[in-house]
Amino acid sequence: MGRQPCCDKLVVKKGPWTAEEDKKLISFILTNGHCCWRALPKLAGLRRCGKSCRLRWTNYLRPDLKRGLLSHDEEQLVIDLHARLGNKWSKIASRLPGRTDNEIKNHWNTHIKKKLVNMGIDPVTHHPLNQEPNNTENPKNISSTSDNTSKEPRSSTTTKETNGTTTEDESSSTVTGQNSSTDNNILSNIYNDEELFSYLWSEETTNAEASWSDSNYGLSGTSYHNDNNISGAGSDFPIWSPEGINGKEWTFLDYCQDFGVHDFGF
DNA sequence: AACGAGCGCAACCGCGGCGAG
DNA sequence: TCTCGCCGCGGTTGCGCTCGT
Repeated sequence: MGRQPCCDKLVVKKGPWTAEEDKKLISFILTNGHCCWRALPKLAGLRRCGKSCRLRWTNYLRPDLKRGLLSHDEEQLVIDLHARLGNKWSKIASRLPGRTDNEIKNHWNTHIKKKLVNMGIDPVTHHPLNQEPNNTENPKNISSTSDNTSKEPRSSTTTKETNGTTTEDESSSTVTGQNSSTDNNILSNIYNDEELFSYLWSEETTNAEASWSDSNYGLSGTSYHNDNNISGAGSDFPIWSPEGINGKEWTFLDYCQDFGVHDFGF
């Protein structure tokens, strides 16, 4: 007996989401939470597959998402985590608050991969491309700060831009202490191998996860601060839909205003 | 100015894990 | 213990934008 399709493929809409659909989804989730993705589209009045709704929400609509390119430090962390975890994008993403697995995966495939290859590093094994993996060493060795005895280029040094745009020398300190943001405090801590491993495998959720595990999705102030100001919009709110809606830059606040701030708990 | 190639990102697809019954 | 169904993950696709010619 075959498994039932998750949705009626003849009825559900596919393709890019419209602003109207976004509004419905956000409004519903902020009001009711997402108890069951399968049932959500019907309840929210959407002609979408529940899976599609979940994807749209987690990858794009969640207000705690950072928008824009990954910072240099985030990129470093992604490389380091990838060396240890492989293509476990969700696990990697869980260590970068405000970033999604899809976003990290895309960034890896489009930017970091090429960068590593240009540096002569195999993006899969994190070994030099012209050098066979000489033993069954733990991939930890590749990027760990404490393993400086290794003669191999460490992955943490590989993201140094060859085009000269990034000149900081990370040969020994990687990202430690380069700025005072909270993220970097975390980074500097976890670049110690022991701490990193306990950090990686700890059961505790990240701030982001904790923020949005609550079905009510209360909008705490700190959840919306865009510390890195990556968006460049000059707002404390993350970019809401930078390119998605008629090419207009919308902040989350704009969006809230558009269909009722009270809906968002302001 | 027009066109084509390349790139980046949002979205889809299919599978595996896991919990409930 | 087994089956069923939902959720989440990783891989892939396709569209729109940008840049070079």
